[in-house]
Amino acid sequence: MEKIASKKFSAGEKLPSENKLADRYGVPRMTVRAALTRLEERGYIYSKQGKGRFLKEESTQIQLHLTGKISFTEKMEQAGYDLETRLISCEKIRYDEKIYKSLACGSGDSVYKVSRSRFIDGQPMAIHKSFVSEKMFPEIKTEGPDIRSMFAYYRKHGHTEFANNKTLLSISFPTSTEQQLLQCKSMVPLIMVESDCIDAATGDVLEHTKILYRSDKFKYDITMD
Amino acid sequence: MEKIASKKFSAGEKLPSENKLADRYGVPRMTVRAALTRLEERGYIYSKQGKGRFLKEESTQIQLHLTGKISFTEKMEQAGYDLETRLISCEKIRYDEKIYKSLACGSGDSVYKVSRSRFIDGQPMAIHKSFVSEKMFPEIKTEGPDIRSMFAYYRKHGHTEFANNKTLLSISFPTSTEQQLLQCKSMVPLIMVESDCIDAATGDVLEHTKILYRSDKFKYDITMD
DNA sequence: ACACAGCCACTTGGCGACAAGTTACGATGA
DNA sequence: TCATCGTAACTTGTCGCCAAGTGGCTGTGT
Repeated sequence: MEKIASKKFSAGEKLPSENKLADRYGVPRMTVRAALTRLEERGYIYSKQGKGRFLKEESTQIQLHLTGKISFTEKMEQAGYDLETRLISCEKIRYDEKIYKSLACGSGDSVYKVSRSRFIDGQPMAIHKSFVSEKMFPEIKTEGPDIRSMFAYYRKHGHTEFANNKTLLSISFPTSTEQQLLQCKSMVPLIMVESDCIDAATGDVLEHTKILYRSDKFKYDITMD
Repeated sequence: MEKIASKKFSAGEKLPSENKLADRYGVPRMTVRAALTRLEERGYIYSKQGKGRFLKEESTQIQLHLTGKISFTEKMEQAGYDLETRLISCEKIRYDEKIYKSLACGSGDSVYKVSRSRFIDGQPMAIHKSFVSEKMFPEIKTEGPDIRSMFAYYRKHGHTEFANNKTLLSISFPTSTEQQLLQCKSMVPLIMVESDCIDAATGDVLEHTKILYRSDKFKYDITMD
């Protein structure tokens, strides 16, 4: 059943119809439909009623070095990609134990989420969420919507050297809003990288970040040296 | 539609029936079925005809530090997990450009794949594939099936200090055989970590490894320091 | 000979009815 | 009173028909 997937229809377009595949492999059409639906949800094909199913052109994966020494912006520009960042929102979040603990905040403090999406060559590739406490940056509520680069914002407030502490990587699937933002289907896994950015000089936690990468667009270099 | 997922039925058992959910949310049964099927393929629920759908008990994620300094075996035993390794196969592979290049082999050389599965507390968690050239280890064909630990095997052949070069991380979905080996459903993403293990003293490439982790069972610590 | 319109064969999308499996409850008989 | 069998009311699984959309082919009129 799933063998249909890898059967080198590597051409850019056109698939046999559901009935053809059903006859060819001797399985009911529903089975073929289910398999094709899975392929569509993973983003490999798309379908048009009345016309047929077509393979999407394969997108090349961008190799990304997962180190916190330089910002995402600098990484991509060093690699020669056309990067664009758009602000999605800047709003106060509800209490979240893990985030508040990372930022050394109590339940009485306010924490703001600055969300932005990263576009490479016009395609959305990642969502970057920065959690910042009002305690550390009192003007975040008003300044947040104008932030272009978090690192630049921190430098403006007197922080010069940055470091990352514990960095965790896990896999999730996109919510419906994340599907819209990343223009991907529901079964495209996302790689979530969670980390705290600290001021290397004082040790203060500046932000807690959650970055969601489209797993089909990136390959991660996690070389340890 | 997908909101059904997170709707805190966090109890260990029992979901409303398809018809109930369809009436409740005012959508056709097929839509509910599609959503539930996705949940089943992701491994969150299971269904029994005539009985109903049930939530699986949530499995805790194991935190794994992705450094190549110590072996997977040592990592897990240090963390206090009951680890068991079973050999799956040891066989010669067809020519693969990337693997052969990593091992500094030409198309005339033979390369063997040593596959083993890792069990933690009796549950399969990862598949470990080691690619070894006959050029480097002439006895691999006969000794391969008896290997318990690759590192121990390399030490036996005079290699004492190990290092990793470029380590790449990417996401894939399990093939049908991988689904069987890992006892997981088709939509559970796998994390593939690819790396070369080299002799730190001589610089020789000992093996090229591909490790497939169940992404729902692990959380990865990729802290850089 | 050419243009246009309608029909038909093909595609995917969707819905409804029925099949299969399980459980609970009640009727019936000893 | 208790056991057993049958039926009915659920559950999920499956199949097939029909609707909707597209494109090509053919017939007909100018």
